[in-house]
Amino acid sequence: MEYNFREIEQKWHQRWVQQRTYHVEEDGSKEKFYVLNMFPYPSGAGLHVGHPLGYIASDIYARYQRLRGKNVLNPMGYDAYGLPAEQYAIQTGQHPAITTEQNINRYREQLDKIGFCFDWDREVRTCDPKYYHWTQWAFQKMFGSFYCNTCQKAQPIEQLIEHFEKEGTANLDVAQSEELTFTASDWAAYDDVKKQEVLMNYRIAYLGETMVNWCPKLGTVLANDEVIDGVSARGGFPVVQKRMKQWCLRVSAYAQRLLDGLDTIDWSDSIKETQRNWIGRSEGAEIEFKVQGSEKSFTIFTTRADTMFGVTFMVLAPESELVKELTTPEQQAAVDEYLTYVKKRTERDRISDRKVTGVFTGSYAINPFTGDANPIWISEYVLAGYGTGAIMAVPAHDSRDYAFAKHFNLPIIPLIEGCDVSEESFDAKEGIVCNSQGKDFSLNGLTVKEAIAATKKYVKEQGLGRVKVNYRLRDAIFSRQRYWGEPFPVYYKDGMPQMVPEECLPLELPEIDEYKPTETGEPPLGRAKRWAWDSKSNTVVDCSSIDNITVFPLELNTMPGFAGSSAYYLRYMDPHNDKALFSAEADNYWRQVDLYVGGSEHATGHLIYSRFWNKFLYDLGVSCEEEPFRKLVNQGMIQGRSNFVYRIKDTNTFVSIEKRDQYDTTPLHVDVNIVSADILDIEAFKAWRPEYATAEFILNDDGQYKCGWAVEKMSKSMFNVVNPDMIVERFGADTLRLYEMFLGPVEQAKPWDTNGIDGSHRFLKKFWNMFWSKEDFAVTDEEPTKEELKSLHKLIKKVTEDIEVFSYNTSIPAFMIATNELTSLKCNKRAILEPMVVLIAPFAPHIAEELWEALGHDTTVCDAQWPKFEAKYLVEDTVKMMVAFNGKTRFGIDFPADADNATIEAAVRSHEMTPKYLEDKQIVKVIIVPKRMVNIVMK
RNA sequence: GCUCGAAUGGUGGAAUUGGUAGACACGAGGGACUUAAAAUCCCUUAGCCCGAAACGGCUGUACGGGUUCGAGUCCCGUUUCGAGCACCA
Repeated sequence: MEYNFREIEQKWHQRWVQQRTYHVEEDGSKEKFYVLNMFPYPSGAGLHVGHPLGYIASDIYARYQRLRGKNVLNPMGYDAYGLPAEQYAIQTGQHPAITTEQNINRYREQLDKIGFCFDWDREVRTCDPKYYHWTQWAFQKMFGSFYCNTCQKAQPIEQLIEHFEKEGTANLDVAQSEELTFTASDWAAYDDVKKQEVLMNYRIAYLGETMVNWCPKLGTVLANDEVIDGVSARGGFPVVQKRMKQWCLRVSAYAQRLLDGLDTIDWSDSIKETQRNWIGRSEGAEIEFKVQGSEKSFTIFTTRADTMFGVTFMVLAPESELVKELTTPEQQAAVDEYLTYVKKRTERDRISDRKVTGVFTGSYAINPFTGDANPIWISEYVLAGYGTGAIMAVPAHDSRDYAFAKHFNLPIIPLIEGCDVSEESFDAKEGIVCNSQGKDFSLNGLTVKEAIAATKKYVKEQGLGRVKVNYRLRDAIFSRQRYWGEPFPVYYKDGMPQMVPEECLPLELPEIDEYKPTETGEPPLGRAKRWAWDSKSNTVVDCSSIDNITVFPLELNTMPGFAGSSAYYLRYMDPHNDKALFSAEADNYWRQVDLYVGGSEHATGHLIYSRFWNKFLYDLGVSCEEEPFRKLVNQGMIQGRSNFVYRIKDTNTFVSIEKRDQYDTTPLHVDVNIVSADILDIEAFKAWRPEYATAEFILNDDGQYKCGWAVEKMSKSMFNVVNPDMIVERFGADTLRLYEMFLGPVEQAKPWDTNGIDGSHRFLKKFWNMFWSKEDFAVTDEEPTKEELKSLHKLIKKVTEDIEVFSYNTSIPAFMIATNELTSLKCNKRAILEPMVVLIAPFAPHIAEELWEALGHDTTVCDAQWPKFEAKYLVEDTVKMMVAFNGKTRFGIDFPADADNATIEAAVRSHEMTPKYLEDKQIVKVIIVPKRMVNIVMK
């Protein structure tokens, strides 16, 4: 019988659905394993061959773990909120829910063809109210919490109120937006609104007036990770800084734990490094500088406390509050002019031209180490959001300060012995310190490292400041001015946000008639007619009934994309629970994701936010693991392989690549789907576009049209998108799966090249033919030979080890080799072939099922047992070893596998290739290097 | 600029983690079967040299050094490419 993949794949797909083969329940008698893919945003373009790469890799792992007897959770769902559906809605008026639903159905259809072992009973969609109920719930919990630095944990806000009632802000060490100071009696005297305002300073989800990335073109704010090079990540539109009141999440409170947690998880170095960079921890000191001739003082942050003697001026960020206080009347006009200039500059301007700009405030600051007065400047190179928004400038040892000093002609004092600062600053933290002699304190002669430590100690002892750790990680802006997102369960009373009662969740997204912002510039939800909260009846009511007594306006912003994706992996554990995000039992069983597979583009977004979110739930005692993803594998992008035709300029004649140089041609992208092995299907080409219907061709000498090619991003506009459906149609899902894995290491980016797929398909046919001879199922119960067993056990060993380390691209050759060996041995014995079916089941599940059934099993191959290899079959009778004399001459001798040194030495001596002179010399030692080599060292 | 990672035939990529470099596949070339095509199968395929032949020799893993009996693998330096951060003090 021939290998009819279409029939086989259809049959088994149906059977898996009917028998609910991949349905999974908690089962205390079995060890669990949780495999997860980053759930997709269902875009209108459907899947291309790059998308399933990670899904296939994790599917293989999931199936393997199941065959090892584990209870495997491998769910799938959709990140259903997103900008494309909303923009489509703005253009066409079609509700984004409809667009999203259509796209989901298309995705599902495509996914189903590839034979994944997803438990679809656990599917989640972020736009489903039953799902976002728990997104809203978590938000409310964050609103009701603050972060205690002493216990390094989120705590209920009530505890903070209690503290305020007892002692105000005394003895308080908590995460906060700005440092407030008040007493217990102050607190008691505050009215309700004031108290709410104060608490907002501490909540983990808080309404904060901060500088945000505003994208006018998209009409919304963006998080830091959504802005790349000063433009929006989606669309590439300019982004400006704007002060706005927005919901924020106090992610920064978790900076240290997010950093420390990286050491406990099994992620790639590169992604850990990316996260470390993003968190940006730097240890330094805050040092106080007094303003000359005034009671005022301010604090700067530095990591180079050792350079205190090299300070020649101070710089404030233009947005700093100190600017107002420190500007002298004489300088007022100049400062105002400068501030106007800075305001006009966008984020992008700042990045693209790094001009040295600044203005003198007129004030001077006293260096606490030297007593010198240093002029205080303002410059945009100092950032308001980092440290204290003020720096001490050490031009000799900081390139930015150096550029500033040169430009404005300020003094430069070198502090490292032998360093040359005539052309550029000496930034390296190395060398011996000099020129650093104070009244009662000297750093001269110390190394930079020693000097930093000594200065910190001195600063602390003298009360000049304190040792401080700063992080680059900022709080996440959590509001979006969009329609297609989770609504906030928040209404406003006296301008202060109030939470919709927990038992009233979910608060469902209202219908609106248009999806644009309102004429007055409010977010789209401003158009909703029914979008007010009646706090008496606890229901959503008509906006027209808003009064000041019981009915209040609801929040018009919605949550950003990362809200729904931050805890979805937890929801899969218990997706239908309507009492809680998940039950404690489900969480205790599944705990955390054991293997998470997805793209590295989420390194500073989703993978930070969900770690934060999970840690918060952990603090609450809701989640039992602090880190959500134990092991992370980043699959590489599959790039497209574009094809080109060459049109002779100003004609409709196309010339084949070999003859292209004889003409003046323009390369044009051509649809890769009408090109096969770089040979153009001319008829299909003529039919492709009307303008090519009359095209003429100059062919190769062999009468074919050969196209050029290049590796580019897979995209519609390059006509290089390869659709998995087409591959499945032509070769079958099993071939696609095998080929995608064979293409190269999962983690690596690589171009898609359909040309090589025949090899994988041929292998499956060969595999099939081991079982079938013409029309007969030819498997016998004969005893296998040693050679056959060796072939099998080599394969078991290799495949098992490869899967464990996720290196499938090398186990597929192992299958090919074993199949070739066994075919040439004409082996059709059950004892060999049956385990091989199990081994291949994770990779090519359909063919495995079909053969498993043909072998007479009435259960699916998914419930088989993973074969174990036995070392005895792998031991060679003889081992070929290379013999070297003092590392020079070499030849090979076959030794018995268990030969000892004496035997080997004797064999070497008596060997005909052993040099004659050896007999006169004494062998000092015989080194046997594992498996490979005998090394003779002589006197 | 800082931090991390990579570099192996015409191509994708192997190499038991320091032990015969180039597995396996694609592509290419040759052959068998066939009227022909498709399908299938076999041989060659890093470069160079010697030879009637060989399981013969030399060179070779971006470049230059080093450690080692032995280096694609470890160390130092250089070049190129990729990724992340970037006026973060």
